Amino acid sequence: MKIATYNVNSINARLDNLLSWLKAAQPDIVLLQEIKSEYASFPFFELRAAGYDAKILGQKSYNGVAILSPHKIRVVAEGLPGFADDNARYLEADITINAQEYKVAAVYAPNGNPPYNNPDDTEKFAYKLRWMEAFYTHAAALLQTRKKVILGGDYNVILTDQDVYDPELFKNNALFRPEVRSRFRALLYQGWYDAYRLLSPDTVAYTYWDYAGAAFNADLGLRIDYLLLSPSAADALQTCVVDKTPRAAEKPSDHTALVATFKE
DNA sequence: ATGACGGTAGCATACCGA
Repeated sequence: MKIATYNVNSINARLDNLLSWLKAAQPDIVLLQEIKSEYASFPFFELRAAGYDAKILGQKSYNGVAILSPHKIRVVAEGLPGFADDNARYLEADITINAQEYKVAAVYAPNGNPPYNNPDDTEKFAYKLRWMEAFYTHAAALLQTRKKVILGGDYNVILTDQDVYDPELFKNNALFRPEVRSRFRALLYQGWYDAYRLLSPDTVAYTYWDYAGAAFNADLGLRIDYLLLSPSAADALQTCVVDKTPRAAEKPSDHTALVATFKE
């Protein structure tokens, strides 16, 4: 079973890029973030033609998450349970592949930085922390199911100094602040496994590079996209790699795909 | 320290992002 998480930064702006990548990579499940599309403008037809069914939690202009698969997608949660949210950031589904059931979620955590025109505004950061608390609570309930659970997405968290090209530059950034890193670490202590780090403890690898300048070519990036695995999913993990193909292609997202495979 | 760059809404420029 092959699963990927990919922040596409608009599904419609990224459609050719995404379809090319799907054809080449042939994942069984794709967890998408920032589709920036509501239901009526989502490219269901084009994805169906490429062999993928889609379930979405859409929103106009901002945010939005989706799950793609050639297999039947049974949605079990639209939005983070127990957290009233104006933003479309969480979609959870059950998918059975070769008689093995997987519980998966597409996750788009808040950025948390203040607006450029109001650097003293702490509202977005407070919202990020509240969202992470609610995510922690729901994650605990998911672990109790003892199922193979894969929570993939853009968590907007730089976990360690190893996960950013210049830690000093980001020390006051909402993605790197101690409160945010400790809340993400709490998920690991709760019992979740960071699929990439599980198999590559010492490798520097990024999943996001700013559009500006030579960030991608100079590899000035951040690791902020993760596949979090429940213990039984971690047991079955075979590979986890950053696929830089879509980021290197024409008209890319600023993120790239993180891909994992599991034995059946 | 600042901005670059890109997407959406919608038609000039504001907002969002990480």
